[in-house]
Amino acid sequence: MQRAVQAKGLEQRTSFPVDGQLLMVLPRAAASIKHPDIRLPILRADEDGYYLEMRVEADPQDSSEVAVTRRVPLDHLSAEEWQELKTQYANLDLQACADRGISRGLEKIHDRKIQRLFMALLTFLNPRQVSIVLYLYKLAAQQDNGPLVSFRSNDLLSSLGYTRTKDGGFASKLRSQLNRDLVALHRTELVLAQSLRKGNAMGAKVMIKSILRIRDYEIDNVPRDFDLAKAADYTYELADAYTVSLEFFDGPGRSGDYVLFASDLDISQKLGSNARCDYKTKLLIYLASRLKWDAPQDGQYLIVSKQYLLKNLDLLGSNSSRNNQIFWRTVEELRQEGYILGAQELPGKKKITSVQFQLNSDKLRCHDKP
DNA sequence: CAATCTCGACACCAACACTT
DNA sequence: AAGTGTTGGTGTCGAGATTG
Repeated sequence: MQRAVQAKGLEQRTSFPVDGQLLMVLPRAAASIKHPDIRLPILRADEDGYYLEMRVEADPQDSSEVAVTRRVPLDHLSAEEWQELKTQYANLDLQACADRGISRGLEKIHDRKIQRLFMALLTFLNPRQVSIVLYLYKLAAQQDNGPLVSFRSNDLLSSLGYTRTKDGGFASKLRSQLNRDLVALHRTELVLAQSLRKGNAMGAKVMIKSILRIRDYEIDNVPRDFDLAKAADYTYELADAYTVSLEFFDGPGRSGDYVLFASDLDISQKLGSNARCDYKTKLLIYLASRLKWDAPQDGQYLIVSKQYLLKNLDLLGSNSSRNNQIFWRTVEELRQEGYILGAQELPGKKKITSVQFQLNSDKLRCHDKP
């Protein structure tokens, strides 16, 4: 009894749970514009309102490649605003987004709010945002207040590894980006099959959830006139503290559908690097996701086809040798951090090779069902 | 704040070696 | 001859820093 209590305490200090259902869908929900399963963003009006959405189609070859739609509800739009948005949408050059970068694809859109709206959808759940989400799950475990998490913006920016300015704060550009990330995680809804947890296609009840909802925010000292939405849409502001609720939330004492991550998780962003190129975070999340999907018997060896590894790491460039190089470099990074004990390529039929990972259960493990 | 600068990482391409 | 993997050069992108 005493020992069990101690063990639980230790477990909470050295690791934290992340909702299993969220992990199962996270790599798909984060698909980039180059992802082969993604559909182009569309504007849609139905009886519930207006939406900007992007769908990731299921890949029938593998059950883990589920369908998910991410969408931004566009509330309180007047008919004129809807028309204006449709006009601007026509200026969105999706081919250029895919071929020459998102900023090139957006350059014909001059309205800042609309530009940020498209940007938020196209870059949704990039590794930086995923890192923020992991940070919040870690805090949730520490604060032990259910899905509610309170944090100070500067602490988060600090954990993300950004350097402070002379006066001890952070550059307005970084602060602005954080508010936009938080609002994107709040606004963007994921539409997925409720049956995901069981991994079958029966009873296709639909679930609609944001990853988090912002419940409250605080401004230090001088009471400024801060508007969350306006800050995300137009300005360069960030509140000094937030309280959010994690909408996908499971952990000890609930149904037990979660994956434990080591608490020493490093979410610092590489200096000068494009956020979408953080392969280490992508691989870690994908391995956690596959751990949920495959539930390997020994809990340690995981075999994943190379094709799906490259796809889920967004290594979709035409230079296959280079993709390969980046992949193995990334495996080595996770090995050095202790997540992976070993990885080796298993030759398969024809060109279909797989990689067998030996994972370190001290750093990453599925919770055994009660 | 916004404009400008810096720099690492990338895509793309061409050239090349090696295999089948 | 066609396919596969490797290498290095070039231009571009985007993140973060700097500056006014």
